[in-house]
Amino acid sequence: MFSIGDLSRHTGVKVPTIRYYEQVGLIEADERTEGNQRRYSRAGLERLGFIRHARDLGLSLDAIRALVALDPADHATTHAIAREHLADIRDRMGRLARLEAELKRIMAACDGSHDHECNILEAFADHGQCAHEH
Amino acid sequence: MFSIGDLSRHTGVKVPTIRYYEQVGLIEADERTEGNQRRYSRAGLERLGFIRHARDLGLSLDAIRALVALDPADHATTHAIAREHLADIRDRMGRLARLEAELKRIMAACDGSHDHECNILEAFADHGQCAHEH
DNA sequence: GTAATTCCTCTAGCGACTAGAGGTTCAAGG
DNA sequence: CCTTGAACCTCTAGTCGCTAGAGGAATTAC
Repeated sequence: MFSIGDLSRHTGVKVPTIRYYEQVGLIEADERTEGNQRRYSRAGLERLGFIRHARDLGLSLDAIRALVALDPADHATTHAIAREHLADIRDRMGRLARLEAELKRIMAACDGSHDHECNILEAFADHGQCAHEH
Repeated sequence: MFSIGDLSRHTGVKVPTIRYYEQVGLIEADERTEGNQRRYSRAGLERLGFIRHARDLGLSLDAIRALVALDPADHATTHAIAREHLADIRDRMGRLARLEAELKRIMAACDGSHDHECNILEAFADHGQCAHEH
């Protein structure tokens, strides 16, 4: 049996976060001691490891909830969740790339001379110069 | 003079969001009508446009606050903020790229057959298989 | 003059935690 | 057995950037 601190050390998830996960119904302590402290089995430890890893991959707690509730033989749904997340990641990468391009353009707009207002500020304000749609 | 709705239509920032920006000290109405409704000048409209654009670029309200409080001649600080944000964007892109690579690896781990547990679930749980550091 | 629309303030909620107060239990050493 | 100190407990509130809704007042168009 592991204490909440043991779980934290093993998985790298902070103690208050573990309690938060319990609160939102992602994990449960297998037992409590006489004095009301949480005790976890190895399965509990592994479940938290799974959650940690999925979080690191950027999955929402909702998506993780769906994943842990899944029938392990349900390949279709598992794939669907993973595919959806992959699409989401690609979407975010695309948007970041556009942001990067525009920020570079904006920064190039300032020649660094000191006798006028900085074009960066102007460029930030000027929607019309902007290449991508808002 | 523009009403809050006019500002919203011109900038694409929703009305409650404009009020929120006022609450956190980013903008102010130039006047109020007899009946307590906000009225904005053209300068107010432009300020909101600036904020909108900066938000679209992913800057935090804190960063925007710093930007609008800036001396327009202060090129150094303006550049510093923009550079910092650019670095942040690149950092996020890098992390997303690693996530993408690992998700693809995980998805490849499942051959799609129906007579065992899905390797995707196992791969999610198995920290050891994971290429990048958590 | 009335009806539709817009506006007002205020409070509470979202996700995923984090921080702190104030108190209790556990494990180890003497 | 007893004390100490670390780890634990619950509870509340704060973070960011909004968004939603209640309940009511002002403005605008016809």
